Amino acid sequence: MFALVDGNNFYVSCERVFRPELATRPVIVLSNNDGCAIARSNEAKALGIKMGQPWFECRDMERQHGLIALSANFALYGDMSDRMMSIAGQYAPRQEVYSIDESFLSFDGMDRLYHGGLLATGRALRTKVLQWTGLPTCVGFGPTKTLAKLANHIAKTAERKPGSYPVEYAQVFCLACLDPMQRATALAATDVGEVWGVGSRIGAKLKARGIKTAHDLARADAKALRREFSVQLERTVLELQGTSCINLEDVPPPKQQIACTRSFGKPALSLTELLEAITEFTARAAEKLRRQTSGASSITVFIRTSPFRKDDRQYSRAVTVPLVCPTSSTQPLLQAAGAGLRSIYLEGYKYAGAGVMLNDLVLESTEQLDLFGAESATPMHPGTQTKGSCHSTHLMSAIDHLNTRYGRGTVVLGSAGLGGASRSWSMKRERLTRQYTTDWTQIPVAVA
DNA sequence: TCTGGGGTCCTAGGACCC
DNA sequence: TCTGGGGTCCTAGGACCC
Repeated sequence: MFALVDGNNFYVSCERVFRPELATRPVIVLSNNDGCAIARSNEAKALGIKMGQPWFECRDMERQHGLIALSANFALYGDMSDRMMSIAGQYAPRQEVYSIDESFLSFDGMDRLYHGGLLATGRALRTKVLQWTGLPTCVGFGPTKTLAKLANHIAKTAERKPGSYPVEYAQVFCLACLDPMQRATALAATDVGEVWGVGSRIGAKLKARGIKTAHDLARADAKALRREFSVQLERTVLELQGTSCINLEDVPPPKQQIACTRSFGKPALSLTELLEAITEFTARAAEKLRRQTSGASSITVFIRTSPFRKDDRQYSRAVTVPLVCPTSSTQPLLQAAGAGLRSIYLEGYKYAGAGVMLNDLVLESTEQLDLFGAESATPMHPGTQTKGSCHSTHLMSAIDHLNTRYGRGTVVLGSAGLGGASRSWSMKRERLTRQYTTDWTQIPVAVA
């Protein structure tokens, strides 16, 4: 038996914990450059604001409907998430943290033990998370991860849209606890597009074939759908039928790729501006890389104009630069990224976004850590997986430590040819200043 | 004119998730 | 004026090999 615990409107709920006066207002949280809505309160959803909707499109609702738009504070959300996860994790032997606001719990072999008590367990969990963190959650139980997700969806929807499902399904709901008739009714009331693994494209194709609800999909021929679509959809059907195909991953596998990319608040024209952005992205990505003690074998840099500005000349290009040997050190990554950027940069375009990706990650074994900063790396021989750290891990861990303690950007490495320039490329702070006029203590302070 | 069959590796692109 | 930022897996097709 699985449970899925999910924070309701997570980013908005985090903000409301510290600003209770927003409790009944329509609230959205905006992406990096206040570009679009990435979280919406129920009231904002009721106004018709869509996920990912550009801010300029819903801006007039500030006046008309008292909509509150907040700039995202990801450090806060990460912290709240940690607290929520650790409380939820106390209710089951195993937990998989699936995203910032969701975790799967596994009640392996406890099906009989818990059958009557599942709902009680879910309610206790929900109450404790609410009491200790202030975050509202919904809990869904099912014999597979896909069914637990579906149960969670029903729990959320039953609460938010009265009449969509029986009221007693709200907040904490167990698909496994229903009789077959009730279960069929619940699945038949659920759009096929709500099933985990069915997105908009496949959802539309399924509907064209008469598979319109979760119930239809559960009764479909898994093998036929595999031929027509993919093995993934076959797995989804089997999971809906109660056959577990997707395991709980309680130890997250190391990332295969680490990216740091952004859209710009204002278009960037010059190579210098792009270098500043790429330098920051590379430093951030390298930090993530060191956190999972991996090294990257190559780095990809991309720059692009805005696909939304049809009148502008479009340009989008990426380049992948191999590293001499896998490394997690910022300096060689910066050099490679800078060289890559110079090779693809063309003058005369309005660049709207850029990013770096670290590829072909290899795990760094501790014995090979180069603690004294000497360039004593063992060279990477073709065909072998041995690797060494090319640059000073000592220096890098010192920088990471300072940045963790005193705030991001306290210590930065200059990129090749930039002479350590570190003016922020982001326009965010100016906009924050405008948004938080009511409470100046809320304005994040940039560390020099 | 006619032009095997099977295997691997790599990459690009599509689909999905939050 | 202004349009997120991460990730995953799978598949198809090309290159190459014997």
